Parts: sequence; structure tokens; C-alpha cells
Amino acid sequence: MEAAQTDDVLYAGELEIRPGDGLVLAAGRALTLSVREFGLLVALVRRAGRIVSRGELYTLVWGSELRDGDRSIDVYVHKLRAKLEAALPAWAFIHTHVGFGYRFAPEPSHVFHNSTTPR
Amino acid sequence: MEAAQTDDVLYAGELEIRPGDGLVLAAGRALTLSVREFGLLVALVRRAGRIVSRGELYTLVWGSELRDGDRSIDVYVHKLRAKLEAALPAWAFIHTHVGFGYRFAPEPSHVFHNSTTPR
DNA sequence: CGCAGACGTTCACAGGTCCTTCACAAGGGG
DNA sequence: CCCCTTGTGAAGGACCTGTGAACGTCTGCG
Repeated sequence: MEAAQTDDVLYAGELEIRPGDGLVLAAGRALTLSVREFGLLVALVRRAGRIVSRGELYTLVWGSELRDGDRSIDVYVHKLRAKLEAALPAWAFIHTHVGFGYRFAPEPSHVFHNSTTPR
Repeated sequence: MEAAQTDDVLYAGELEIRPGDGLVLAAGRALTLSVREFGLLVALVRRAGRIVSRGELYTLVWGSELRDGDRSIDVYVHKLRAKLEAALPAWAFIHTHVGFGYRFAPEPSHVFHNSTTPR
């Protein structure tokens, strides 16, 4: 089960996640995530560095089989990305592998820092 | 079947391949491969050092018989080479054996080191 | 009871990526 | 040289993912 370990703390870059408390800190500041968003994040972080299929994510977080045509995963990945980016714009955490699934890994986002705009 | 073993990890030079996860690491960094590209790479690496015919590759990855005139293999070998070279310019992995097929083996590429062009 | 806000699910459309097929260039032998 | 094989870039349609919004549910509260 996913919620088994309740005491551990997960770290990923500037993120600190306490599955037992339902708490996520981004650079020390608490994020406000819904139950689904939080479950999805925990599932991804616990498998950081590996590609996780939609089906596996759905089973882990929703607790049942992903039905054909269900886009819930996509929608929640989107919501999670939005909140993570709002908190830590310099980092990209959730990477899409078309045809395979999603991979969690803190990587610098390809954002240009305004100052000296190269030609 | 090709995807049978799901737990093993293949190594080839700076490459690390996890067939079960659909993941390839080049010098530790994740590559983004399509399903076909990934399947082709796995098929080649599993037969590293040997020459594999187009027909065999097609059967392994596409799951059907290679039709006469089909150039898919060539095209995907090209795409794979491009991504591998982008990630590891110093190495050549896929070698052509005209009339026979392709052979996978990490060999130093004939790239000239920095600026000062020899001669 | 009636309402407002947060959530989760489902849609519809937009945007991207992937796979196949062509056409032409380049290579390799005979 | 000529012919067959392989390399390469591009075009088109199929398929996959991103995204904003509509809906229905549930909950706390006046």
C-alpha cells in the first residue's frame, strides 16, 4: 500500500515531503495540495528517476484500474506541475515520456533569466 | 518476447538501459526515446557484438515481418544514432554492415578533439 | 434550507510527438 | 560507370498529451 510508511520524509531538490502529515514544503514554504495531487506527488517521488506508467500511477493513487480513455492522470499531472512551478519556477520535476508515462526528477528548467538577453 | 525480462539492466559503455522502465541513461542523464527507438535499442543491445539483420530487428521490435521495400529500420537507426551521438559524441554505437545488417558495439568515434583541426 | 468554495471528473479543443512513406543524396562493389 | 544498398530530410496523417472550462458532489456555514 502507498500510505504504509507514515514516518518517513522524502526530499527532492528544494522539496520536502512528509507523507504522514500530508505536507509538502517548497524551499521551506508549505504548498496547498489536494488529496489527489498529494497522492500523485508521493507516488512519483517514491519512484523518482524511473518512468511510471499511467496505469501504475492510477492504481497507486486512485486505488483501482485505469479505465480506457480516462484522462484524470493527465489533468492532475498538469495541476501538480502548475503548483510546483509556481513555487519553484527554476526547476522542472515531472517529465513526460511519450508512450511510457511520467518520470520524476528535479532538473533545471529551461527558463531564460531575463537580464542579459542574448542575440 | 522482447519485453519478457523486466527487471534486468543492460550496460553498454556509458549507456544504462532499463528495459522494464523504458528508460535509458547516457552518462547518468535520461534520454528521451520514442517507443520504437527504445525497442530498437534494446533489441540491438541484447545482441551486442553480433550483426543483426533488418528482418530480425523488424520482427523483434515491430512484431511482424519486414515487407519488401520498407525502410523503417533505416530511418529509426538514423534517429537512434542521432540521439546517442547528441548524448555521447565521443562514441559510436551502431555500426552498418552493408548487405548484412547492423551491429551494436560501443567504439570510440573518429571525432577530432577541440578546435585545433589537425593536418 | 440555501449558498459558496474546494474537489474530482469529464469534455473539447489545441499543440506536440510519433510512425510511415517519399524522394533524393551518398556509398560501395563489381 | 552502373546498380544496389544505406543515409537523410521532409510531408502527412494518426495518435498522445496539455490545457481551460463545464458539471455535479460534498461540506461548512449563515
